[in-house]
Amino acid sequence: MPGPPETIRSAPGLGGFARPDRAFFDRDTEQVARDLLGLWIVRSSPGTLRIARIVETEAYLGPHDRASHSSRGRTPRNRSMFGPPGHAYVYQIYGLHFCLNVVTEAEGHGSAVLIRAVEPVAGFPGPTNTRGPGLLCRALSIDRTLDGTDLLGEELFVAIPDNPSPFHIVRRPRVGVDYAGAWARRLLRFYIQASTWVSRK
DNA sequence: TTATCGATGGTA
DNA sequence: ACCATCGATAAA
Repeated sequence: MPGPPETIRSAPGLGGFARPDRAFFDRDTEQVARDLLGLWIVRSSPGTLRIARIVETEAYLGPHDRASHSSRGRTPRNRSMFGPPGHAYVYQIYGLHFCLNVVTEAEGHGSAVLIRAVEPVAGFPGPTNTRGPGLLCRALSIDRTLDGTDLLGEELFVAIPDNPSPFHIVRRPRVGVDYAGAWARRLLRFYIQASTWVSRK
């Protein structure tokens, strides 16, 4: 079956892109976190199309990972983290900011990749700070209404640019999870070494 | 440069 | 009482 006729397949002036399939997300979470680097996150809403390049991610492995929201069990807030892969888990933090995750592995697993920073590519009205999980959600108009959204859909989706530039990946401990004991020291944060759009180096 | 703190509100 | 943040301010 072909996709719906309104499916977005290219970005004017930027060349084309492909779409990952469901299986891309139904893989080892650490691997997905690495493979998301350099890909695009695309936000399309009536009258606007914003494109940003993913430059920083963190892997949250599942209920056994003490830093992961899923380690506290299923709740109304985190239910989409236990949902099918390739969907969004969006939560609010400190009452002020939203954070975007990409759900990974099989339904029920409770793992996801946090998108921590992106580089504006197209469609932003002016200079926009997208260095940080809360800031990028603000820049892309992402809030809890997008929780559970299929990232293979049209509103918010992942794209694979046709001509990606090469990069080196840096591994670091995750940010803001000191409470997680030994899990806080695991190298589950990934970013593009040369990028100036990383939240902190 | 690092350290600290207030904003702000859902969640458990 | 926390908290996968951010921006401002102060100290050094």
